[in-house]
Amino acid sequence: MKGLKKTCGCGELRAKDVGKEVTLMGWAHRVRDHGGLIFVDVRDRTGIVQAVCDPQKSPSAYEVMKDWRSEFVVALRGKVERRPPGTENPNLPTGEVEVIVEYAETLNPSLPPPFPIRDGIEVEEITRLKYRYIDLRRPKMVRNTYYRYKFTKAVRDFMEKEGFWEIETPILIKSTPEGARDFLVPSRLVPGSFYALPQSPQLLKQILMVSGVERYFQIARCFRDEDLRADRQPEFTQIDIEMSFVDRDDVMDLTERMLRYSFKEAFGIELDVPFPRISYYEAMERFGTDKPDMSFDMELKDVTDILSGSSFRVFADAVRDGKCIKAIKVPQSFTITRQMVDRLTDMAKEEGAKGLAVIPLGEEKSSYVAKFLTREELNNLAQRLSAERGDVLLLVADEWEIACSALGRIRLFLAGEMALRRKGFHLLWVTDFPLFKYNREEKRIEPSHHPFSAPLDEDIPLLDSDPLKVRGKVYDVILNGNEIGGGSIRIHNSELQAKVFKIIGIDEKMAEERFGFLLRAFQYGAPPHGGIALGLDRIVALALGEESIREVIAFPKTQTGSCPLTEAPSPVDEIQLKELHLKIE
RNA sequence: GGGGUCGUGGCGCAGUCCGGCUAGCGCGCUUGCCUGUCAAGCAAGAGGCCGCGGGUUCAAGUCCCGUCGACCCCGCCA
Repeated sequence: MKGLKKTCGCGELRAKDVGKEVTLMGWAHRVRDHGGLIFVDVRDRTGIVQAVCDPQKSPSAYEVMKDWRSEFVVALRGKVERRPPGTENPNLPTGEVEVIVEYAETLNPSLPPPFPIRDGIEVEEITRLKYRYIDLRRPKMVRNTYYRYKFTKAVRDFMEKEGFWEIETPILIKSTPEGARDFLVPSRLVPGSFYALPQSPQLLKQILMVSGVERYFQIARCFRDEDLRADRQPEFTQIDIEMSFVDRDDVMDLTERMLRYSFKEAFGIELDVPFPRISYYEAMERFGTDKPDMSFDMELKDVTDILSGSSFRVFADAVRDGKCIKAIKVPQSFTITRQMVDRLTDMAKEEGAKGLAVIPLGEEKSSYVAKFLTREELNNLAQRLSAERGDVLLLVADEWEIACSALGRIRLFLAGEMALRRKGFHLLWVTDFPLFKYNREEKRIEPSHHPFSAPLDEDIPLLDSDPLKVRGKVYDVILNGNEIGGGSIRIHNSELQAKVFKIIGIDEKMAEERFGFLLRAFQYGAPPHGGIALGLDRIVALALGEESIREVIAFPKTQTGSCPLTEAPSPVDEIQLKELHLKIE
């Protein structure tokens, strides 16, 4: 490319550029050779523009261009001209103009691409990942890559303005057995010892608070060795934030403004702030989940009181055993078939419910359940759910959490079936999570968030009497039913921390082994602090309307954690293992 | 660890239920023709371990067993 300099992006040319002499460099997107006249769509990350070569006017350029094939890397110089009337292409942003080629050069040939570089094609994901460099040339992937960068940049700009410092924390850290499974890295210098890759910079950012940083953030890579999903990769990126001398409202307010700014800046999307805030209890009561999808209604109602004296055994027994009865209404516009009832019942059972009661209002005789209910009970139910003749009520009688989540699951499913979801970005905070949960299998109390989250002040007395009732200064931020972030105010008082450790079965010795460095730090003047971590991949995927975070990660891994492009993971040399003092079974 | 869907030229698919001649279609690819196309057109052509291994059978893309891989989900993800 002797002396040639690219002067503009292919997709940038418009009618106003007519008359300009330009040099384009990019990929031959499509070549249409008419024997005497060649059209080449030249593509780069800005888009596509049509170049035309007339052999009569530029015979030497013609000789070069007639050999061009898909994805050849090309350079050409020429004049931007308005297309002849009737040949404009309204499907192309550059469709009013074309470049009349005067000089052409092949910078590099290319094999035919394994799949077309076009949106809307269906190619096996493994093929896309194996040839990810080809896949990333597709317009949608160019867009996703760009917007992810814009979003990250906006976050950094915002945090800078708010007085936060971006600080890197180590990737090789100490393994702590809580939470997810760690990725381990063997130490060569200390035989038999291992580093872990961070599941999040949690402990280090708290230590930065002790060190007086006051306002920290990081676009942090995190690692969890757990099974993958559409929204879960073994390595993913968090917007990690920690602040000193703040309470919950400060963190939530900061987060709202950060999201509002960055969504506007990167995606042009306006978010309304503040986001609604509801407690965990209210979320479960009304939506049957701790991450409610607020893009549609169909709320759960408690009907325990109405059916407490029911002659239907299941209901009566449930109430007698201190359980509760929840209900949702399915409007008559949606027909529930026998098959549908079976599917819904299976869902309820998967959430631990014994069954699902179906009451078609107006057709009580056909319902096994409704036959047992009095006119008054039916009327009260209809009133509580604002239901009319023709609507169908679905009820679950069980322990509070099971009844709620069973109907919560059904609510989500029906929203899909009935196409209830409204467009837009529906955000909310869920707060006041229980600080602990009971693990039935292991018969022990564990932290529901992490062991450093502080309890609500008014619940501190419950730590001794009824720890499972203690609520934490914990908050999750939810976008259209997806958890996109969560955080808490941390414990900065050693006595309180010791008490919490005790409840979750961590004695002094274990605490010292696992978190000794943090506890020691806390003895040297730890400020009150709290923070939040947001899932960058999920946020960008949701903002761009992608189903999977793999669509917004340049080089993601398959469901078995492998990379078809580089073929990681792979076996290593015997010598490498030996140096690391490892033997493979 | 479990459930579901899938695997056939480079890509996307049909054929598999109900075994039977030369495995078919669209796109792409190669060659030729073609001066206003933009999913260019026309003509000719090349290209297949039907994921892999084993079995049943006169005969397997098709039936059986095993195995590998992809995607979705449950478990798991403080």
